[in-house]
Amino acid sequence: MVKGCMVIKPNGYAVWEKLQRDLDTRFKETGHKNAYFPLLIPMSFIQKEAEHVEGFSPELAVVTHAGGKELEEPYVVRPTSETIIGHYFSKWIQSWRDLPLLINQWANVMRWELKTRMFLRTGEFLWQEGHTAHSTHKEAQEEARRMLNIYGDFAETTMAMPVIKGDKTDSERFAGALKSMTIEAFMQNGMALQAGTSHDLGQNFGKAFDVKFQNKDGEEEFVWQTSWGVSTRLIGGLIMTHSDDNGFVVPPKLAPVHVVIVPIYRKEEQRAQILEAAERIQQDLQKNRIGDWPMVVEIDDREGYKPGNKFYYWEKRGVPLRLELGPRDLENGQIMSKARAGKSVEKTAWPLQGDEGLSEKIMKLMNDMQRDLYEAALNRREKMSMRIDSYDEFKQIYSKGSVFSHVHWCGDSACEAKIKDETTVTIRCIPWDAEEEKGGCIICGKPSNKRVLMAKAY
RNA sequence: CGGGGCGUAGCGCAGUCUGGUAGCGCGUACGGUUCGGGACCGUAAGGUCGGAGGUUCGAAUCCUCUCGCCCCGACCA
Repeated sequence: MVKGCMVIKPNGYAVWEKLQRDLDTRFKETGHKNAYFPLLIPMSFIQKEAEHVEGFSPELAVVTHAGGKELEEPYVVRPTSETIIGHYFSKWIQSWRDLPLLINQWANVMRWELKTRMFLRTGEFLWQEGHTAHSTHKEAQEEARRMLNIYGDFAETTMAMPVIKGDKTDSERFAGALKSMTIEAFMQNGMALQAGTSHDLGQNFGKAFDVKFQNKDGEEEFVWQTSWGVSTRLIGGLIMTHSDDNGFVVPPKLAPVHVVIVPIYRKEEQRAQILEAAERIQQDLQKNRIGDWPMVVEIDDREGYKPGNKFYYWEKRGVPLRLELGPRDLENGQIMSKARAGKSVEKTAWPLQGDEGLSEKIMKLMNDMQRDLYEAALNRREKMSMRIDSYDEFKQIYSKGSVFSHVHWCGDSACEAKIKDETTVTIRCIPWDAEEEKGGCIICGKPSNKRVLMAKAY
């Protein structure tokens, strides 16, 4: 097994498929079309944009031999596709009528990392990269901002993961971009996770790859481009946002399995009776839909395991709701329900017949859980967020771990670097919703008119 | 690449100092009894002790070399 590569087993991959479908729908709703570009990129392409090469060369995997011979020109395994897409855009675009060109690609990429971490930083990962070309800078800027907003909305409504939207500082900018924007998520240990980025590429790649169009006045101009991406890192974010001591917690909108029914019985005739009832409930519930997907209901009829063992098994996997069905329940016309997370986690008896059917109850519970998970995550973040105005206090707090801090910063990258060197804490973003406030840089004291978000980051 | 640690059953480990039949827990398979918060009994399968060389009557254990992995210090979604 190559270091940094990962296998995503079915349960995890099912989560990825749901993330993917949801995002893909959002991209298509905003006019983007999917396409696919090659895995291998000629080295010379990467070298065309100066800052891009410099940024990526330390983490490139390069193919030097193929077909039993050394290649004349090495190929890099794509770390991202701006260059090869720039190459094709220059062939596809001639006129302002060809713009905007709105392309997305679902692909794997490889970045040779020194330190890897499951889902959060892997050598190979799956992602989506949007690449667009526009006739004006303003339009490209709007596009980049629109896509970051889509990421933000997606993270909060589908993943139940609160994020802070903002601009990256120059030192954290994507190699080759004019400006990078980010959604920063809060992990339960106080660290930040860059969960998605969107870049205003300006004309940098247009110039490097000669992507020109003729405008309405008949003049040639370079296109204005954007790129934006989220990756399987989101699964890591999901895990580190919602999991608890009992294991994984999956928001209903992303759950591969929504409900598990654990049958409880002693005698053989009870078993038959209970499984029959469980199957009826299963069929009934599976008529529901959660988001774009049918509700998935599993019956755990494995023999040789006691119910308690099954409870722990499904909790570990994050299934939102467990239903227990035993002889006592059948007698009383009820079923026991136990939610995995949310405000109503107490085990409750639900009547099988009544004014409100089981389906309605469960759909309501799924909605509530989705909301509760978001609120709980937001509360955790708020509890570990603070304003800090003295560097001594800052160092003191971060010597013990990480929090989200809001501090004044003058905008000078030297002050930013000093903090990073001394504390490993970085500026995660300049939040869009930061309020105007007069203050002094935490390092040099020079004036600052708003606070930036700082944290240790994955 | 510098410092530290570890390679023994699918997983987690003991055994190494002081050489003498390769073990324990979990898991797995089969049979039985169980079943409302991690069941129990019985039986069984499963090992090039990371690799190579050496010392020895005898090496998981001692010596030499080697490979791999993990943690800590310099890059990044």
